[in-house]
Amino acid sequence: MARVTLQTIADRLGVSRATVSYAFSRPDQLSEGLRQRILEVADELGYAGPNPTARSLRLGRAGALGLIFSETLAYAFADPYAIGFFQGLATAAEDAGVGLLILPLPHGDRRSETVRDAVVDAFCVVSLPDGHPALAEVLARKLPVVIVDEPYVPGHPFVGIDEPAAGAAAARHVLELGHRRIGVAMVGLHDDGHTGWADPSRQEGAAFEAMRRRRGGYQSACEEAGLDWAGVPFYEVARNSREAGRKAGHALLGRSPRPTAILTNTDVLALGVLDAAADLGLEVPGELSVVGFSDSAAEEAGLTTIRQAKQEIGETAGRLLLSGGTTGPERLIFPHELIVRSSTAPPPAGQA
Amino acid sequence: MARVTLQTIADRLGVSRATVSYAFSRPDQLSEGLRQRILEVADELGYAGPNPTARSLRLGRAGALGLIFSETLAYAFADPYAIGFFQGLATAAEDAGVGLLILPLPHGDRRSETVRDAVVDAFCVVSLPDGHPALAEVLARKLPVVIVDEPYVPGHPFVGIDEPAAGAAAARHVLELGHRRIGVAMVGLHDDGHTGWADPSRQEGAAFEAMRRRRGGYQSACEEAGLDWAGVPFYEVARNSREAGRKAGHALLGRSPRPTAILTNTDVLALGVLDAAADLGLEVPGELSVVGFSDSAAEEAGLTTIRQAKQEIGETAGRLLLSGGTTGPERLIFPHELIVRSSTAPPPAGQA
DNA sequence: ATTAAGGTCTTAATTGATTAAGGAGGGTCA
DNA sequence: TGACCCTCCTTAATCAATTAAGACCTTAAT
Repeated sequence: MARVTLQTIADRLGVSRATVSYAFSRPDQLSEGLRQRILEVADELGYAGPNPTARSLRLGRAGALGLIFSETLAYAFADPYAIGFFQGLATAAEDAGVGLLILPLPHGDRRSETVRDAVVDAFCVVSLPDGHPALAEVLARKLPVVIVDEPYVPGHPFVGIDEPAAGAAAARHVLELGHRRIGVAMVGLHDDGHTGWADPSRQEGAAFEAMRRRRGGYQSACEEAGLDWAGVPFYEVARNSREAGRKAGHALLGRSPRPTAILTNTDVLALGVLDAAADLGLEVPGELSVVGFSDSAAEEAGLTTIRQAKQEIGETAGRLLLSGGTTGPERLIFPHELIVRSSTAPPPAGQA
Repeated sequence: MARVTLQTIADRLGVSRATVSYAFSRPDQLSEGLRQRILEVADELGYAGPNPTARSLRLGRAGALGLIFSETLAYAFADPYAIGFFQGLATAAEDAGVGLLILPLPHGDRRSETVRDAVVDAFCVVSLPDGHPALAEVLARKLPVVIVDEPYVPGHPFVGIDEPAAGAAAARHVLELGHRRIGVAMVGLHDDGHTGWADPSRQEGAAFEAMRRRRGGYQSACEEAGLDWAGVPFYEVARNSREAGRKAGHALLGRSPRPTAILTNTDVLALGVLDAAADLGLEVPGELSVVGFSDSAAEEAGLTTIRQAKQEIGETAGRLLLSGGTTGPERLIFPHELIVRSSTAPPPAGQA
């Protein structure tokens, strides 16, 4: 069974290919009778309709938005913040009637052709670490690009939040409550799978710009309050999971003196820290305050967190891309908001 | 700035277009010197690399898998079961180095061109209601198709679970515990946005085959146990949200006599029912047993549920599609498993 | 009768690549 | 000297459509 194309149908009916094309795409260009016969024959021959690739080539539009994510997709889908963002992006894509092409980036060094070969009209890049080869590949395509969260690339529109300010807001909250013994648990600083303590130089060398800057916010708030940052225990984990958070929690809470407040850069991690506190029989917020980030999984647990407009960020990125224009403002910084719930309180008496 | 193509570069260097193509795709076909010059000129002219659409047309492969989902994407991403499935599918796509093209289906009656125009090698159809026009559009494309969960289309591979058996297992569990006053809360039966009581005829007329069959499992287990199905209060909700579950819970628990067990067809709904029970000060499982479905959000809440292999289902669907073959078995039925946790127990004394 | 206007279909250029087959030129070996 | 083989590049067919412009015929208005 050879392939059925417009030409096959045209030959069968003794008409030109153009006529058949019109039968599908512009009914007004030919008589209703012929059109019906064409559609009939098409059906008879099992024609699958005008080939979308050829159509796309001719028309110069792909009808899809490329989405690049540094993580494994399975991992990305497990992250509530990412899901919120996807929802926003998907809404924009839906409204515009275009598809969302999710491009996998193999974790190993196996060179990926997926970016090079992606049939898309524009790219949305989310949270790529500094120097990730996929970014170069995206830029080489010379299509419209919007970058979300990180990295910042001059000349390309950026959508995200004011990371240093948001980080500082989280830290300031516990500092203002009177905490002095603060611990930090963060994920997504490096791409190397390391889990364990991170000294300031490793912290500052983080590959992910947004997290690096968020952490900078923690530090500057602490220093403003007169704390010595070098004395702040900092635990880094490789995966954004509740289990990893619990591990970080145990590491931090096992120190002496024990921190009275722990800052985390995701809600999921914060939930894990709460688990660790429960393991140790510590009361939250009585004996320990915990702050999350993103307000993505925080409400039910009563977690104090920084809310960021996930969906709006996704939707804005999508609309920016779909409005064809790289003509708007270069950076769209969305507001963040400290949401105080029941996981933070002043430190136990005599411990401030 | 006109478009830069292979030809532009060829003209500039006085070589043939083929030569330039080889420079990109088959370095062994030309001298290293010329190749370098070509790449240099390409760079100079701002060439974005071989056009993926043209490439795709010539090579006859799109490098992407189309994913069709009846819900709004934003809604799909909010469903833990769907996310698990996505993770599996994404893993398969990732391994094969192809993208995942998520196709939106406009909710209104605005005819969608997205399926017709999707540049993909195969389609994965998930949970479409009977007679949904998108299914016809997918089949018209004559590409490999795998259908997940519903609807069953003879001649096309199907991946899912044994719905009637799984539904029956859930029902039998509470029946065997001794419950006689059972209530049911279900979502995803119809596409019409209805929330409220559903009589048996509406139940049986459900547009979504999988849910219809799952419900059939509830019914047959109840009838086996000698219950009159017409007497089983059945509340249907339009959205799979915790809030909707709570609403259903209140409706069911407001009846007299009050049910001692509630079956739900998603964990999210079950969580909402638990909320309703808490609102009413009912003890679970002492005064009320609740069963979820999917084991997607059940563990932390201690919910008894039916586990289905979400990720494996997704991964299998993906591999089936990517192995190019419609040659395997026609139906792949994955096992389900009753997971008993702490939301079910025998009914209060004297109420069985 | 002449001109214009419609309606219906065809011609042919265009979209941007890939790749089998072939040719030119040079080197090696008998 | 010719046969043979390389290497490097070109020719030309191919993938499957879209669409402006033109050809041809019929009908209507002047």
